[in-house]
Amino acid sequence: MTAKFQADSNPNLSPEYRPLEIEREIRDFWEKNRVKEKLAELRMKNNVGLCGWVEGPPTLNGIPHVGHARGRVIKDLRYRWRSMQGYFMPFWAGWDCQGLPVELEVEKILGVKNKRELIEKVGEERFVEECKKTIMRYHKEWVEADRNLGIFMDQKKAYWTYLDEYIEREWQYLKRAWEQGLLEEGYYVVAYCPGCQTSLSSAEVGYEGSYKEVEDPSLYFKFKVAGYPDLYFLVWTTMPFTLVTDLMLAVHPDAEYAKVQVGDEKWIIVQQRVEPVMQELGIEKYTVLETVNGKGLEGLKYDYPFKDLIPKQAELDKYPTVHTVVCEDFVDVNTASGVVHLSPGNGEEDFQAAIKRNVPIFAPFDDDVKFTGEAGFFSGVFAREADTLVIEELRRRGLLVQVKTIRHEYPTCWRSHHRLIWLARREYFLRTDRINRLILEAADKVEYFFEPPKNRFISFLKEGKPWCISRERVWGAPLPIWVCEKCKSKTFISSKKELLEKAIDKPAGHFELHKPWIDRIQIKCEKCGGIMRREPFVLDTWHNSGASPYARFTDEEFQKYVPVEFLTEGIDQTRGWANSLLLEHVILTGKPEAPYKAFLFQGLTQDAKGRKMSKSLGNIIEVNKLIKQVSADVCRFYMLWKCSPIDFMNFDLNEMNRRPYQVLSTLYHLHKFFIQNAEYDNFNPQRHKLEWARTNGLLRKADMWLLSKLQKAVTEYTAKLERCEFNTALGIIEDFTVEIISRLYIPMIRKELWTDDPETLNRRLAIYACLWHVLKTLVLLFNPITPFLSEALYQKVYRKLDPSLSESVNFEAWPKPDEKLRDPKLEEDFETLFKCLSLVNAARQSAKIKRRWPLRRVIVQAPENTCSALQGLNEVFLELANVKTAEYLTKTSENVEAEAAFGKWVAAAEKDTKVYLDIFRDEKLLGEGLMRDVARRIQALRKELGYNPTDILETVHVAGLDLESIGLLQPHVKEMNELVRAKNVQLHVEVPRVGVEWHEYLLDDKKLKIAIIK
RNA sequence: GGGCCGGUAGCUCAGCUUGGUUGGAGCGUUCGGCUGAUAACCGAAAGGUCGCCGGUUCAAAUCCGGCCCGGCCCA
Repeated sequence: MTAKFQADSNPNLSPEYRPLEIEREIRDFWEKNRVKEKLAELRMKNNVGLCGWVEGPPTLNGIPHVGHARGRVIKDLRYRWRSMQGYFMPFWAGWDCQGLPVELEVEKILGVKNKRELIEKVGEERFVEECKKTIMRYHKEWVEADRNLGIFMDQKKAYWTYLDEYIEREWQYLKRAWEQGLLEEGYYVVAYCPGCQTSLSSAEVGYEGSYKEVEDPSLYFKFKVAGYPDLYFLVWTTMPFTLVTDLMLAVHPDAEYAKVQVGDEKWIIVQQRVEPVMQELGIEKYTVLETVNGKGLEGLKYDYPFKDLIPKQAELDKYPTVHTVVCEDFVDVNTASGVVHLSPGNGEEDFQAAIKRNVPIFAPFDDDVKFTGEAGFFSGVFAREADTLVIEELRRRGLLVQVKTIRHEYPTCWRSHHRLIWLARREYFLRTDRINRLILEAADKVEYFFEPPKNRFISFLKEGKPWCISRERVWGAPLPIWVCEKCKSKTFISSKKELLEKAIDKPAGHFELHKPWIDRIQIKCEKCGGIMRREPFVLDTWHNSGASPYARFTDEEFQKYVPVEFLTEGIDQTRGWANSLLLEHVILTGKPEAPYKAFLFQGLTQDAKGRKMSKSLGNIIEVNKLIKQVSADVCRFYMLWKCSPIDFMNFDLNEMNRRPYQVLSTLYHLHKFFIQNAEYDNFNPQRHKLEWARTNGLLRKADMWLLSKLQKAVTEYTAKLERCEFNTALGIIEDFTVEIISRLYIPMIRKELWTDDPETLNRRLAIYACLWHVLKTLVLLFNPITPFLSEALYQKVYRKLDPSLSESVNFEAWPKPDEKLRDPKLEEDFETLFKCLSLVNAARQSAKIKRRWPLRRVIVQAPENTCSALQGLNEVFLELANVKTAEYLTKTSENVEAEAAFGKWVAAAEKDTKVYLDIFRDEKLLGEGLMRDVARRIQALRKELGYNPTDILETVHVAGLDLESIGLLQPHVKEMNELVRAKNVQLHVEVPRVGVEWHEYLLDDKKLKIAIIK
């Protein structure tokens, strides 16, 4: 027998909770029995409804880490939970395959520095092949991670965003936009790296370490107001070259601006900055003449100084708004002069300000960021090198006020470390700004579960910017627009079939909807007969993944599942996938409708110290490495339990192995305890059902209490899952497992189980029926969280005892609360009982009387309702307090008070409740207490020697006792026999020869020797 | 620079919407006890200027204003 086979086939629970072993076994069990597939088939055929869902595809450019795991665990929770509720959910995988992140990863692997080098050295064709190889490599890692974590996602039905069929369906979104006039060519300001000759995504600009301290000129200059001989605006910049593309000045509409007399001139500066600016410029003599509101300056024309150098600027000057003052809220009145010059060709805010006013964009740059012929005098000069030229020209014209050097943080390219330049380039965009009202209406109807992420998402959407969807890259879905060389007319192609039909030369050999193949297709212009070539762009990868609701399904499935019921992704996806899904869906349908009814944004996951996980810090925890060492169940439980899903989570392995481990371990051992006893008594779950116990009057208060508590837990737990409050939901089943069952219920019934008396067999069977019901329900509640443990317990306890059960715990139905079993009054009474017991314990402690030692009496003095509650639970109270009788008084007993003063009683009190324990012990009580002390040591030895609790021992010898002790023990020997499951127990003063080893224990400072003969 | 989120015991977090006895839980620590399902458990103890300042109020962790620190997003 191989070790593996043993593990596979072990039908019993091992003595210790060994999660890694269980999980290995259950993974095999699921795979051998096709449980995942069967679950999907079952719910597809037989369901109470559909839960639409679409996978937010992970980008295959890296290895899954715990942050990814957190999201996948939440998704899997949702899937298993909804499945148990009877819904069918298309829990199908999906992979984001294209885009800059993948390209960069591949460039790194190929060892090329930038796009130009890539095209020259590698070529597009081979590059695309490398991209495909790379994503397949990472794909393996992700599938492995899902397997390790127990994610029941269907990998066979995965979608891939790079496949032709997917891209074709993605194009349908664009086609709708094209038809509605929402897809346009235009200029757009992007961060551009002159070294790599490509625009950078905003994410890249924000990359760690991309901000560097650099030196720039700090320049004050003036622009003369047209028509006034001596009136100037004072302006500050750190990028003098942008004066070449200057088109407007901006002031804050609500700020007060001062006209300041400086020498013979009057300067306009925001009032609050007059003093500091003058100080900075070293000007001591100046006078504020008057102030004017920012709005009052609007429309003022200024003399753009370089009209002679830049003919195009002279031309632009004729536009009404060009070279005038405009009002903008983004103007910062706390720095410099509070007057900002705007270069729509070189700044995003500037650009937006221009678009708003229909001011043309002036961006005379080539791919090297050198000025083109349109920039006249500056033609051929690299932008940043024009800085000194501009300063010189300002000086010559007497417009330079001051030039200094400033050190400040400035973004650089994270790869080549060139300083980035913002400039307007020809791009394609979706004019989502025109349908912003629909988008906001759609977003407003979505359930977000928590306010902060909702506000964040809505306020982002309110910005309502056009969406630039073109990228000058290679590995992406191509933009299907062809332009005629001759007449410049454009045509939109919406399928592969259409494209191949219209192609002038049919492609020979391999063809796919990617560069470079698609670029080789030329089309004849229908208008003028000229040749049409494709616009060389690929699409933003967010557009690619945002197309998934339509692109990953068939038309029929799309109708059925979209809008989907629920999605969840990281909070970073507000401006990512959540956004692109929404925009594309509104474009496609034309309706104010999101493709999701609910969206849970998760907080990101950080390391134990709260630092972002990053390669440079080396603190990334990879899922596959992690799950080799730690339990997937414990990990899943921990991730959901530690904090709210919207919180940032600091992932701490030590923390994970404390309480979360303990909770699962307790659940495991509860089952160990249950099955050990139940099997011993031949419990038959099909015959001894809860109903049987109930109708035969075999249930007692403790059982009724437990059942009542269970109903409450089921109700509250389900409600919290519904609200995505996973952490508090888990708090409920944690408490139910550890406190309610383990700490409170089990001690109440333990003694009843510890006997083989046939007279009380039915009572024991009733307890098993109760435990079966409660624990099995609990296992179902745990299943979406800890599927491995739940399945293991289901197989090795429930299915073992009742083979008629379903093949897998996943096929079971979600528990529903049974209101008949609720009894709030009983729950309250038990609360009272527990409080009182804790007082008894405290009293015992103060008198140094062990819990095991029985006492004669307890008196509780408390208000009426407390007393009646305890009275009703008298039996349980006596058992747990380990006293023979109890009295409940509503009034102070002077008698007892007096006796207590003499030390006959020991007391403990809290609020209005006081307990008195009679500490006098006669021989009988002393003997019983001692017997239990000794029995305890014998039990310890039994365990040490490896006997099962059910084994019957032949003889137990106890030696080292004095005669007095033996005398005390003698009357209780029979009881001790039962307690330690031995045929006889023999007591000795001296240590006789018995033929087996003696073991020594300390009992209250006395040496006790025990030997066991089996 | 702007927006959002957070700051409560050594650690992780509740409590704040709707102000009201001495501000909680779990973990950790110390002492004592218990334990034949448990890596558990029970009793007790130590441990807090509820980030800081001001305001409203009879009363503020809670409401309001300002500031400091940390994080995220945007510029």
